[in-house]
Formats: sequence, C-alpha cells, structure tokens
Amino acid sequence: MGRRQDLIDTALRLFYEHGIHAIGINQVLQESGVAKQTLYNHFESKDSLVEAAVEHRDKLFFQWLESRMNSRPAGREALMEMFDAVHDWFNNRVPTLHRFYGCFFINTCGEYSDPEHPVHKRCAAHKSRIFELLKRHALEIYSSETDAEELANALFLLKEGAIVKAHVEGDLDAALKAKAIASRMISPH
Amino acid sequence: MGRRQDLIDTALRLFYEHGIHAIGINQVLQESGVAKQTLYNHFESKDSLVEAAVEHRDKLFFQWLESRMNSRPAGREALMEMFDAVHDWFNNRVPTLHRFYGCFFINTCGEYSDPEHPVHKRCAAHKSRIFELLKRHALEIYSSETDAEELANALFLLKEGAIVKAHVEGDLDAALKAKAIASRMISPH
DNA sequence: CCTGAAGTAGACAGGTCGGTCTATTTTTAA
DNA sequence: TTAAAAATAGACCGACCTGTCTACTTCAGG
Repeated sequence: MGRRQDLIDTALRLFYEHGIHAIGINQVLQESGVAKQTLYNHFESKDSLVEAAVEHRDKLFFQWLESRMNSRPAGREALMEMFDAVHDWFNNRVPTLHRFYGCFFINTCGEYSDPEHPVHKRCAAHKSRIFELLKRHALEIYSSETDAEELANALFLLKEGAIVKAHVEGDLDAALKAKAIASRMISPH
Repeated sequence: MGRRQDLIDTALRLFYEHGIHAIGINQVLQESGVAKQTLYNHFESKDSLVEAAVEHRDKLFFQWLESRMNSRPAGREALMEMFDAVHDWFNNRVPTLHRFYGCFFINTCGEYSDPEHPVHKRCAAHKSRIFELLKRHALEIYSSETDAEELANALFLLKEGAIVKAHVEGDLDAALKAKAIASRMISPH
C-alpha cells in the first residue's frame, strides 16, 4: 500500500479521534511504523499531511455515501437511504469510516477557523460535494431547480444537525429522527 | 472584575477562535496580563480552566438566546425569533458572543471526543438546556408532549445544521433558510 | 554486480508545553 | 498601622513539539 498511504491512514485515524492539534507527528510515526525522514520525503510539513488526511477522508466518505444512495432508486428513496446510511455510521456499523466521533470536517473547521486556510477550504469543498449529491436526487422529485435546491438544503441541515446531536449528546437515534422529519417534508400528510 | 474572570474571558476568546489544544497557557497569561501563579491559584490545571470557559460560554449563550426569545410572545413567534437571533450571531451583530467561529460546544467536542470527559459532558449539557428551551415554547403550540418534543427536535436539528453550514461553508444566510423551513413546519400550507 | 532510490534509526536543534517554585510587591482589611 | 492575602515577574523542570541531519540498510532495475 505504500508508506505514504500508511501515514495518511494513521494520521486520519488519530486526528479524527483526538483532534489535529492534540496529535504530534511523532505519534503518527510511531503508530504507523514509518521513519521520520520518510514522512518529510512525502510531505513538506505537518500541515500538508493534514491536508492529505482531509482529502482522503473526503474521498472515503463521499464514495461510501454515494454508493449507499446508489443502491436505491434515485430520488426520494435514495434520499431516505442517506439517513439510514448515517444511522449505520453513528452506530459504528461502517468500518471504513472508523468509530464515530462526529464529522471530521466539522471538527477540523473548529481547529482551523480561518475560512481562507487550505484545510478549512477543503472541508467546505467536501460539504459542497455532499450538497450537490443531495440536490441531484432532489431534482428527481422536483422539476424546479429552486424547489430541488430548497429540499436538498433542508435535508442537508437535518443531516448536519443529526451528526452534531449524535456526537455531542450521544443520541444514537438522531439519524432516524431526522429521517422521520425529512420523510414528512418530502411527502407531507 | 477580578483576575479569575479575566482569565476565563481571555481563555474563552482564544479557545473559541483557535481551538483549545492550539492555545497554550502562556498565551492566555500574556494576553490577559495575569501572572502564571495567579492562574494556578484559581485553577488546578489547564483542563479546569477549559471547564470554566465552557461553563461561562454556556451561561453567556443561553442567557442571550433566552432573552432574545423572551422578547417575543411565547410559542411560535419566540421560536421564529431564535432563527433571527442566530442570524445576527452569524453576521457578527452580537458582541457578547464574539466574532462567529461556529458553535464553541461543537468545536470543543471535536477536541474532546470521549463522552465521559467532563468537558464533553458540559457541552452536552449545554445542548440539552437549549433543547429544553425550545421544547418549552413548542409546548405553547402543541398540547401533546410528543408533538412538542418532535417539533423542538426538528427546530433544534435545523438550527445546528445552520450553525455548521454557516461556519464550514461561510453561508451567512443559513439561519434565514433554516427559518423558512421551520416556518413551513409549524404552520404548513 | 552495481547503482541509485527509498527507507531506517536516532541524534539533534530551537522552541513551546503544562506546571512548580521562589522572591518580591501590591492590595486589602482588621 | 500592620499583618495577612493576593498578585507579580521570572527562573526552572522535564516532556514534547516540528523539522533537519547523518549514517546505515534494503531493494529493485539495468
């Protein structure tokens, strides 16, 4: 798999669990079994390792969510599947995403609040990609661009809220509650 | 106001802007103009200063939000006012809360992911207090405890989602969009 | 077989970390 | 006025931080 990827995997795991500034380079090296010089051959600084970790998490998470949603018919069912997917994530049933410690991108922005910082920008880009994924499916329901955008936005907010609630308050059913609300929004009764 | 409060104010400001692990004790001391021994007379460790900062933020934020909501009739109007209030917060029109860097409690949980850690617990308690505030007003709308709880939960998720979107993506209108969705939920058309 | 790239271990540098300690000054209250 | 309490500056501790450097090993391709 290559040392570079070993470093990224280990760094991501530690950063996600403990936060970025709480983890030193030496700890990443020790747990990955890679030598220090090797790290600095692949990355010019800790910050650039952080960027690589964020980028990797973006890929991991997006591909996982997209494939979960693709397992259902586009539109309403795929959007509902999103909530089931994050429900599995909250309850540690998705090994690829590691044990649940909230959203890595939200957590990371808490440590890099400057919106111009490359790390913050990458987190914003991730959220933007997710939103576009939702919007794509919302367009299967509403022909109007505006209506689709509004629906995607509502589902996005509910999902982000559920992530926060699950992590901060330890509410492991947050995704299901969000799903119930979302379901009422798509086809009201 | 006393050195103890100076320390808490300065620590909170720095922690909120940069994250907790990124800020050293020495920086808090320098910016507050307090001597090191004085800090350790009032707090037994950095962690206990962190706890005090979280507690202070809890008080600041809750009192601010509650008073904003109390400025409107209980129930629907107060709940709508909540979104206007956080909209002002996002757009830096609430000096008491400092410049907007997302939710301090969410950010802090990203650095203290262990749910048993006292700091994490305090953050959870804050969110719980906010939820109860919403529920109180939701009960003015629905007589049923269950209905009120479901409404409060929905508004809570929308609000948390808006905070995240505003911070990570820099969407300064996130609160207004959340309000529009919430408004449709309370009195559907 | 040889060469060069890649990886290893570990010392090292300069700085910061949280926290303790001493010695001195300022403030407060009896 | 005076004695106790609180705050000060700043040295100091051992540990850890990011990052550099050297010297040695591993290993693949020509």
